[in-house]
Amino acid sequence: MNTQQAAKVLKALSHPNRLEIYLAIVRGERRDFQAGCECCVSDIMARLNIGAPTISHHLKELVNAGLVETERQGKFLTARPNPAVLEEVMGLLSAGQR
Amino acid sequence: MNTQQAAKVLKALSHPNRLEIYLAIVRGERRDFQAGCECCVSDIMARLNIGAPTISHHLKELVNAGLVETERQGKFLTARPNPAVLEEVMGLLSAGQR
DNA sequence: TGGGGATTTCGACAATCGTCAAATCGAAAG
DNA sequence: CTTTCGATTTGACGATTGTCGAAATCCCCA
Repeated sequence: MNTQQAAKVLKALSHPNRLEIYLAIVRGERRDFQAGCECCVSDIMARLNIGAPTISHHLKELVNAGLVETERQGKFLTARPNPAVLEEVMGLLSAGQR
Repeated sequence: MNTQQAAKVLKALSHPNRLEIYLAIVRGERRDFQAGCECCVSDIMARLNIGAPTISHHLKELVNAGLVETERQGKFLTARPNPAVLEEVMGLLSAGQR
């Protein structure tokens, strides 16, 4: 994990709405996969006050940074976090290691 | 630490050059405060390839986010990290807690 | 008190970003 | 097949950002 990659991950989390989306995904995961958890775009759209295209756009950035993975289930799109990427960034940040 | 504040901290670290500046400060701190450590603007300017005004601007954002504290020592400006802020953000991120 | 180096402020500019509306796609339901 | 519903793409627009050069400011030192 070099600085460029870390900056990319941090940038993906640097906008309030995008951070909220990420946290919604993390919390959705915590609830152990029940149907109706906040994993799909329409649920997130109901919580935040932004349109579906914007959420789709943000979600793509989170995926592109490696922070979350998505999976299509019929009409819906579910997302789950990928903790490994975040851990690497946090390691770089706290220790200043290369 | 709410989401807005966390996003502000993450935004401060979301640009490659600014992240590099922050890491230089963290690593400088590690070297136990020797004169000549990479704590002041001109040292950082030598390592990265950007002008002094830009570094000054970036540094102000890091201070504004609470990530570093600065202190004027004669002509120079020294900076040291404030680990508490980063820890709060990391807690919010990894646990998804509010 | 004046010179000079370090930092900051001020404008300016191109580039990027966040958001939306409209159109489109894809899958399920009728 | 047609409708419906969720998600995506496209294009556009205002707002923000990163960077620079020039000028100003700060502060040591002779």
